[in-house]
Amino acid sequence: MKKYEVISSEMRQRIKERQYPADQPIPDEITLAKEFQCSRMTMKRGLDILVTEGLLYRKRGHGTFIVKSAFQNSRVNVASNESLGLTNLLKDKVITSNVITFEVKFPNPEVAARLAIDISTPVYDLVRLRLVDGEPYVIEKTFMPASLIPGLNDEVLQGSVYKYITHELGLTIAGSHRKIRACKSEELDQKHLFCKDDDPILEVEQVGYLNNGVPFEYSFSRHRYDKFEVTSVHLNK
Amino acid sequence: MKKYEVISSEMRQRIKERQYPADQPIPDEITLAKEFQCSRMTMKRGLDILVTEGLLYRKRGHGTFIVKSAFQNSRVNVASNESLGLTNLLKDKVITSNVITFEVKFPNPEVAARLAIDISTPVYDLVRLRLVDGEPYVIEKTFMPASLIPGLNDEVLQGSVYKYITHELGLTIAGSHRKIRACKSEELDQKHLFCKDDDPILEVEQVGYLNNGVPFEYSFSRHRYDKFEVTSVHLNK
DNA sequence: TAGTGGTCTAGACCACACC
DNA sequence: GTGTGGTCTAGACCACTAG
Repeated sequence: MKKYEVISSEMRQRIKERQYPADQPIPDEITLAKEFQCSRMTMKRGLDILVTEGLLYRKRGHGTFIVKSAFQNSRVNVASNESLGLTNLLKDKVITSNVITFEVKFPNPEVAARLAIDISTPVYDLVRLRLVDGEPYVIEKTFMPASLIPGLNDEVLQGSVYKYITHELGLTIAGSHRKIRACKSEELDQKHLFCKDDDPILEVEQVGYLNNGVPFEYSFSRHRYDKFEVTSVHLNK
Repeated sequence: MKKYEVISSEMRQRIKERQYPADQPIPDEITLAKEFQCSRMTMKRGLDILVTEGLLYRKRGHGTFIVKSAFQNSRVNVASNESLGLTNLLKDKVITSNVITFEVKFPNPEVAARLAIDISTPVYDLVRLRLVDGEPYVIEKTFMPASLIPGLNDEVLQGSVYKYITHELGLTIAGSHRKIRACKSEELDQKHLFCKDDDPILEVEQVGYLNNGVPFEYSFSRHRYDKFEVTSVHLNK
């Protein structure tokens, strides 16, 4: 484990356990660096992580302080909870999938553009209903370049495609661009999510990227409005 | 201007202008450090910014590469576009505000908890209709500790509260926690946003924090479903 | 003036990928 | 082995805050 990760973990633990008074600065970087037997740069890097997580803030010429109410609610580490894929989001629940459609076809120009491929490059066109503890949760419409994700089959689709991509194919997912919007429910939503005509839908449009910058999925996730919300942390600059 | 900012700006410009072949790694960090007459650490820090922006990616043992389709659409710098406040989001539009209600009152327990204050600490309770180029756009319900934002008046409310907080009060906004959801429209929405009974609403619940960790606003922004979507960039780890 | 965090340096060794 | 990025060091100077 990297030294700066050891430092951030240890310091996170100390803050959680109230080992530092909340109304005073924590020890300065040089003192902490001595204690952790590292350079000041490495100490700073460890603390940077906690600043990004919203646990600490710094005042130049003054010191480093614990954020008020850092642990008052359970929203700590929200940033790191923002993982890709439903399976990652709900680790203690049982996720199952009903495959509604699963085809290989040529993409339309819109899909091709999002995936940065030609319209003559075949894509998977996949619609799944995801259930959490047996309850309908979200409809996912997904397009993926077929050549990028070889061997996708029904067995994989019952489980986690992300796990297949990362564990079986050895690819690394870098991140995604998302658009979140509200829209009216359609017939497919009403049928599978058991929602009414006038129930809204929370739709997340997403392009997922591998760590080589190649888009690997273009998807629309349609959620019941009363069962889902997106949580995010925004930091200026 | 800091050296690593100069470096990231210059490199961003070069990538935009296609000065480096898209299918090859850019020069290695040591070479670039020599060219910019800086240490490798500083060079790396400058490039880190472009990696975060999604313009570059690195492969250990291989090199640093330009992300495919980094500039194919206009979604570059989305991360930095994610600014707080409507006025920042739409710089070339005319934003006006109709103040629907503006009171000072004691917060209910929920609001007090979000703002990390006592229920005996007065808050502004503010509802505004924001118009873009004269067209109804969003209803914002906002709670702010009155003592934190002194001098809030009708003139300020016509314009940008964020500008008032940062420019007039000299406070620094660090970031926010957001929840995004779809919900059904209410009477207030229908009246001011001119939406129908069965039109969905995109609601953004937000707690805004100053750079000292103090929450300064708790707000609900209710958007017409056909006029707004939230865009975000997610990076793993 | 003393103490803090912000930046920057000039090196070092390591992990990984390609040859 | 060679070259790349990832980490880490032991210092240095600067900017800001407080007494």
